Amino acid sequence: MTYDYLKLDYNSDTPLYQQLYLTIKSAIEKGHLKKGDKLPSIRKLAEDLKLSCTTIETSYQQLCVEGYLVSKPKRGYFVLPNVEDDTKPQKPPKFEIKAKVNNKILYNFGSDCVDSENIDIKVWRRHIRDILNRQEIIASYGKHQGEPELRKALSEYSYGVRGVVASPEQIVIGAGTQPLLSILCGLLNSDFNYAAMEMPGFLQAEQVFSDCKIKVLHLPYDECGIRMDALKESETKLLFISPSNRIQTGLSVPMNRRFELIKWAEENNSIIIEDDYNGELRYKARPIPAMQSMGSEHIVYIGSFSKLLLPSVRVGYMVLPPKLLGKYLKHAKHYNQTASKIEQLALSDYIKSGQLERQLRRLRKLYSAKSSLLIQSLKDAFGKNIEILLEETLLSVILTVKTNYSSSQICDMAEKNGVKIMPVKNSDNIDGTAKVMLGFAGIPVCDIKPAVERLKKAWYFG
Amino acid sequence: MTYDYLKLDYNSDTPLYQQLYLTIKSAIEKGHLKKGDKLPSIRKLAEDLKLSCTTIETSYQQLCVEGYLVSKPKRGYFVLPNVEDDTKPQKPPKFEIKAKVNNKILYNFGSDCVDSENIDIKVWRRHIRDILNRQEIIASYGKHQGEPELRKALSEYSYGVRGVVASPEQIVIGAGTQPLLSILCGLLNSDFNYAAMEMPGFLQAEQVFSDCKIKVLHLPYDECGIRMDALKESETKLLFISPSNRIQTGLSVPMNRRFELIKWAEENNSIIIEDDYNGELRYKARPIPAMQSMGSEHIVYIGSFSKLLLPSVRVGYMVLPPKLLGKYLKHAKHYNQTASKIEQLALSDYIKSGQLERQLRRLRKLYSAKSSLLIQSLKDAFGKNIEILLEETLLSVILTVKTNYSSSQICDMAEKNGVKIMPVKNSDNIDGTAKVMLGFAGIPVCDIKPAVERLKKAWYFG
DNA sequence: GGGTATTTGTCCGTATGTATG
DNA sequence: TCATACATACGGACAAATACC
Repeated sequence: MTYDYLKLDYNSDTPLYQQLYLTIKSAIEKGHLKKGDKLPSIRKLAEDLKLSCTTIETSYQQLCVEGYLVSKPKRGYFVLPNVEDDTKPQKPPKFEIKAKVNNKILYNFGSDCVDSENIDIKVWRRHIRDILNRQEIIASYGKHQGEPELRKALSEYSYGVRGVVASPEQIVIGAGTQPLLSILCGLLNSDFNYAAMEMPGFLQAEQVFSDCKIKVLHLPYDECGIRMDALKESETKLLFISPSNRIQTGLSVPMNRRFELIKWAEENNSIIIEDDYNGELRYKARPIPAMQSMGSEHIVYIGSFSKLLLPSVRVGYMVLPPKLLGKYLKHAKHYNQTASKIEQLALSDYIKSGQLERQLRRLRKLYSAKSSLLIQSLKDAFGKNIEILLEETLLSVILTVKTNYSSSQICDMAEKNGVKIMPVKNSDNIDGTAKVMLGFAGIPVCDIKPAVERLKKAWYFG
Repeated sequence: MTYDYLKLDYNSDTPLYQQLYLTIKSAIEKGHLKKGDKLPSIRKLAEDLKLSCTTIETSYQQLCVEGYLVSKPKRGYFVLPNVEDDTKPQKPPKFEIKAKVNNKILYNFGSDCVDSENIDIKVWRRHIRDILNRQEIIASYGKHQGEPELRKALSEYSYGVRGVVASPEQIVIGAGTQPLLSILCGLLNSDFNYAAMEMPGFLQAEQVFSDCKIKVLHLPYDECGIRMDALKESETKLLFISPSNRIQTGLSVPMNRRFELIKWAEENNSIIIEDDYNGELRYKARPIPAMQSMGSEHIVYIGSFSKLLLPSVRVGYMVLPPKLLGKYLKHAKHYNQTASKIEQLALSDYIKSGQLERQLRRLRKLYSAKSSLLIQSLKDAFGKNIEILLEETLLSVILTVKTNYSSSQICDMAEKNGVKIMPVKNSDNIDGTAKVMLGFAGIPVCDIKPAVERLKKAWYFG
């Protein structure tokens, strides 16, 4: 630890070593420096404070004489126990008392986890390692728009997997969806005062909009997505949607609604932000390509990898249509890249070597199996007391439970028994049922049955 | 050994140094002190005899002049010693490997590079590797506010190095200054419509403000920073400054102006965003602590590591005052962490193990040496044709060049000859001089002289 | 586990400003 | 004004302990 902060007054009448002595003395007396603490070495402090060694030494020695410090030759100066410490019985060592959680979560169906066992960490680690060994890479700044290699890889990957048509020049990298949205809001800034979303929307996106003073409009929706009449009525010119994996329901927007939306955007000269969250992951049915692939120049595509790769890797990308790209390039230098350069390049190699698509295939199978198993387990355990809303979802299952309690109440009951599940918002118990959501991405296959059993116990015998 | 036997008469008319001189002289003549004997050091004797060092020194020097003693620097005084040759073998100067040469730019004095040779990449790589080996880390999401370990480490580090008073709870991590500013703008959002900056300001920050629809006001400044009268007149309630390393000039804001600014903020209920860019790097003078250390609750401190660690590592942090912290915590879940979890944890260990402070010391020395060398080289090469505006800067030197061309013209001339330098804005050639800036962070020591030579060639013979 | 580079307390001679007669 | 004496501060050299590889 350095002590640059020690404020010394060069013009003061009290000499520097005296000031230093007093400061340290008070630090010891106030307990900022405790018994046994090592003081900064004379040299370090001298360098930090731009003083001579001797000055520091004089202060230290004065403190030694007065019994505050001991000097252990060639090892350092240490704080001695003061008188109070001697008289008082030795304090017991500090216990870091963690607030013990009464009900430990055994099975977490919260949606923000990923089942770690089934991800090949070794391969990722190897890629990172390879990048780290290239000194010229980590010693230089990253490109503002993102590493060219990665943009090229993403251009090919997103076309192959999602049909996204994007040249590397159109792709902007960022540390997840939010920083990309921030930039996007800047580009749209002057022309757009409102953003429409499904209600309830994606909170992280709403936050960015509201931070950029773009007002969020929650529009009503039906089972196909946002309602066209409401959209047209709203007179907004900006729409944010996740057509592949709608918030709350996990449903996707069907083709005909997609056409309607695009038609709306082109007629209205509007912008649609397509957040392709989990777009790659469809598995039971044929994957629906991204809306961006339908060729409209009114769509900004945003993709990310949190559920696909490792949750700790925060790299996302957006594809700007030509008009916005021109605007972006004018200000590109004003945005520093947010994603880690190393992770960008590792991801680039990971994609180029085909690992990501291999991983994708593996995950599709895995999640498919998990989904089936979970649904079957639920049916076996609860029979007609539950109804599975939609089987064709992505990483979560939505249940309608026959109960007199509210959604949040039955979630609490589950949590007390070690199973964390999420209530579905705006689904108050009216008709003797409550809706809850079980995200299974983070539950290992072998845990699914026991988790369901425990849930049953919680609700019926808890 | 004590030397009490040297009995001195404090009340005598003969001065103490004279008495001492005589005593030693007679001791030598009488053979009590023999050839080659080492005399007690000035300090020891001064302490034993309760005299000042100078008194002893005077005696010794008189004896030296008279040929009784000889002084071997840093070793001691000796009686009639054999004249030994102090042939200290001169260490050969370390040669640093030349950096890779770019196609056109041979010497880049642009300010966005860091001299890669002098950064210990091995250590960083090892830290990253250690983190990668901990599976449970990379398989889970990062905390919204940043990893707790890193926040704790930063809390201690920033206190030690910059005097910043921040509990880990107050610290928010992000992938550089911009994402942090985005969040901050969101927190300030409704109450602040204008942000004041020095003109010309920090473009990356301006971009964020304007994206968040906070209008940027460029206020006039003097040599101490932004002008107080202009600030008060502007009626803005938000100020963005880099007090340690002001844009363009590289100067720092002196103490009295800092007090004025804080007083202004407190009276006006305003917020000062303190971008402590390169705050750690002061080296020729004593480091000025961060403004945040002065205890105001109206300051948001922002720190980063791009010039300190590796440019490719994008991790920054901000310290929120209690009032803003409460606001932030309400929305914390709506902001995903932007900085890489792995790099966060590696940095945390890097700080905890003291590597960062070691690196800091190394860089202070290195940059100090580079600065001196560059200034000397420039003076040697150009003599009176240039004037170095301020020698106490951080990573750049500002020159006033006697020329009929404009700043940008002489920069172009330099660039055509392979030397990239930057014009100082708003310094059009009026009085037969032009101002340019040379950022030397990215130039290896061994390149400095050749670069200056080439610059001379470009300007006078190009 | 052993050799090497760094860090560390310690000590060195020296320089400066100031008070006193 | 000058010699004397002091307090303060500087920067470097040394050898032991330590950390690193």
